[in-house]
Amino acid sequence: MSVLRTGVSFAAPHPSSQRDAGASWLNTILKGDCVAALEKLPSKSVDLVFADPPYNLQLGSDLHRPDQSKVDACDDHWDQFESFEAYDAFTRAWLLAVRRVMKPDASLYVIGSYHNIFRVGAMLQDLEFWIMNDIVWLKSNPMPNFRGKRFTNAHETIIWATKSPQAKPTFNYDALKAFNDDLQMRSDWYLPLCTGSERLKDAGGQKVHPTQKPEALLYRILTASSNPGDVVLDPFFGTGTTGAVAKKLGRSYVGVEREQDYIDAARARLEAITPNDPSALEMHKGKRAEKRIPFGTLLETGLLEAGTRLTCAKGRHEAIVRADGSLKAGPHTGSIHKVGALVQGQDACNGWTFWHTGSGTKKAPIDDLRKEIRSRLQA
Amino acid sequence: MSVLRTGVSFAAPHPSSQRDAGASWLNTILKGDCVAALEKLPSKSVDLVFADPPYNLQLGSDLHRPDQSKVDACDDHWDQFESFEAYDAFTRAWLLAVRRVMKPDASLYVIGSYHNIFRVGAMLQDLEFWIMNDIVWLKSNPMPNFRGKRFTNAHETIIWATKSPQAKPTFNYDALKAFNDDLQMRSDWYLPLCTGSERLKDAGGQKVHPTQKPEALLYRILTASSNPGDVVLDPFFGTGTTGAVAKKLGRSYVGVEREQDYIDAARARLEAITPNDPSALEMHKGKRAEKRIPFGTLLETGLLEAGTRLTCAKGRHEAIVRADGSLKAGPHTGSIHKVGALVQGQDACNGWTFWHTGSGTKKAPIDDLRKEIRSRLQA
DNA sequence: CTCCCGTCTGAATCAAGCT
DNA sequence: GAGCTTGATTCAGACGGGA
Repeated sequence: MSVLRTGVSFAAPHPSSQRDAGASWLNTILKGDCVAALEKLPSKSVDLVFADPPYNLQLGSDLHRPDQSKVDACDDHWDQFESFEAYDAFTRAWLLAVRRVMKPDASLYVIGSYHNIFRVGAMLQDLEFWIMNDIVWLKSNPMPNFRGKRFTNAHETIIWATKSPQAKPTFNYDALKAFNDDLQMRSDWYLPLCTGSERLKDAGGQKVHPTQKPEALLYRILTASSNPGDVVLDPFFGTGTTGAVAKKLGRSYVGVEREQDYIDAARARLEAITPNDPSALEMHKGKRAEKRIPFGTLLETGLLEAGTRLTCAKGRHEAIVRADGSLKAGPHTGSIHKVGALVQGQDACNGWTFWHTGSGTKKAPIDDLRKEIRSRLQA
Repeated sequence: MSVLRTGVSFAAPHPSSQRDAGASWLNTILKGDCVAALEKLPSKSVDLVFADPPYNLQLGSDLHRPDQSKVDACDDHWDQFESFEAYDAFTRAWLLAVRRVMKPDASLYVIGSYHNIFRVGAMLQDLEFWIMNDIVWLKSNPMPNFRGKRFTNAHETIIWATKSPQAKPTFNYDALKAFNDDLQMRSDWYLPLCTGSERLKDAGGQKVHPTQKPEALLYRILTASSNPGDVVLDPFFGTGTTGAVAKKLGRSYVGVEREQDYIDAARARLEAITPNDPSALEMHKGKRAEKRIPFGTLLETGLLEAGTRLTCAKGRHEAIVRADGSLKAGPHTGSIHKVGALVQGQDACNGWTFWHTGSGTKKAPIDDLRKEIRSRLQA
């Protein structure tokens, strides 16, 4: 649930610190096992969860490139599970812990590969989460398949889910569409791996975390499913990519992490970040966010007069405006929407874009008159 | 196991008819339930399985496009299951039946969407299949999300598995690499839907099957994981796309299908096919080459920061970049293109060339930043 | 003949607010 | 909470007709 809906102010860079001044866990990293640490959070307290759980990679012997160099694979102890049953039990436990702290309309994003994502997805469904989308992160620069025995594993899968089918999660549709050059955002995201200066390295030049995610991935998830001031939880915080993007975008974060090395790296990273200016963080909203203007207002303000003849775009249908704000088209009377639907023999119709004033080249939808009213109201 | 390895000749268009002259089930469609029908096949008899099981879509009420036309959804009885438990039991049964008839080194490909693929994948692992890859079919022309409530569901997932980790499945690595302009074939395949003349229609012009797959998809799978003369099984044969591609490519097929209408359509389709039709050999060269870069990518990658001031070439108009990828110029907000049009009072505008960063002699169109991204993605 | 424009359609878990 | 009203919402590609 966004601050916009609850009516709480979000002028400050970190508005959540105002709203939840008493919540000491905000913008912190909790050290420990994810299930145990999450017990410290109140139930229904986070708006968005991003989880990058262990992938349960079942690597055999070492892998070498054609030039005999050894591939630095992810063979950390935290990625090892004895069996699918053990992995399922682990998955079930952290999903239930996360579920408790999610607000009713919160979103959960989980990323994984074919080693674990099917088990995670099935468990989500078993626990009665509701899947909204699966998203594929297409890697522009994946690791090639050196042995030529499989397809280059060039993607990972992200599942977007809510707590129930009834949830109304934040989805900044209009912002994403503007972001994507006025096309709907699709379920396939083409993004590079986390490399170069973004990749955290230790003093010896070794990568700090084997599977650090690119900030661009989190940027898109937070833009899609959160608003400024929201609380974002990452139960497998690692080196803090989720926190870094949350801070940049004016969201609050909570991280859970077991390894002290990762926590240290994440703290240093987070301290160095300057949040974006709040004015740049406003989300682009489409028509849905605009104030409703009743059709009758056009008559009251004199923009339209009773008795005016309206037509559809092609002139096939016409109707007369009546002083009470209703339309009459032959035997049909009612609202602009109802009469628009009736004359077309359809169930529904948006009267604002269906009905037009004027004729020939001067024909214009009555929605233009509504826009005129809106601009007057702003001034 | 391929004929190449077993040394069997494959000169004839239907070499399998020589090898298995006594196998009456080759190149036929078995009518009936998939589990029962597969009992008629000997164990360890097929080289490749492609399965397109019911997705268990769980659709609610009708869906209409913005123009009020009704979406012709897949609401057939065979796609309905009472519960996840029922779907799991169904999945387990057909997977076991398929497992029995697979040769030890055979490959299994299963396609699905987020509604079912996680359950299928988890069941595959539970039954000790070994996953080689998951592959995403990116649809060039998916159905949009009409209500603007989710990401456009623009892909389906295909799992490639073998019977065990020890299996040595056919994988025509070099053929695929040549096929893909000397690049390794990746796990993301960009292909159009099955439409136009390829889509089977009945006398009334209605689609015969609600979910007919494109031949290009099967073409790629058969090319990757089978050799001429191999036996390809499709336990959910539908209107016979698998059989059609198998016949064209000189493989033998076996199909199982319950619905007589689909069987009739598939028989007619298969009879009309001449093997080795080169027209089916063409691969769809997608937009991969000319990758579209959304404006928001500049923000995600940090090339442009939220709050940056953009101007037109002459400095007459200016706008502020917001973190969600939209612009704000006075009262106008929206995409770079929309806001560019609005400030000029025009209908359309190419925001990439209209908006500039910097000032004076350092002024440069944001298109330069896009070029920078493109060169990074290529590297 | 080509080009342009209108129409149709595809595996889809697709509304929100007020009375 | 049920019921009614308002009115927001689509991309690529195939195809057919007319200029």
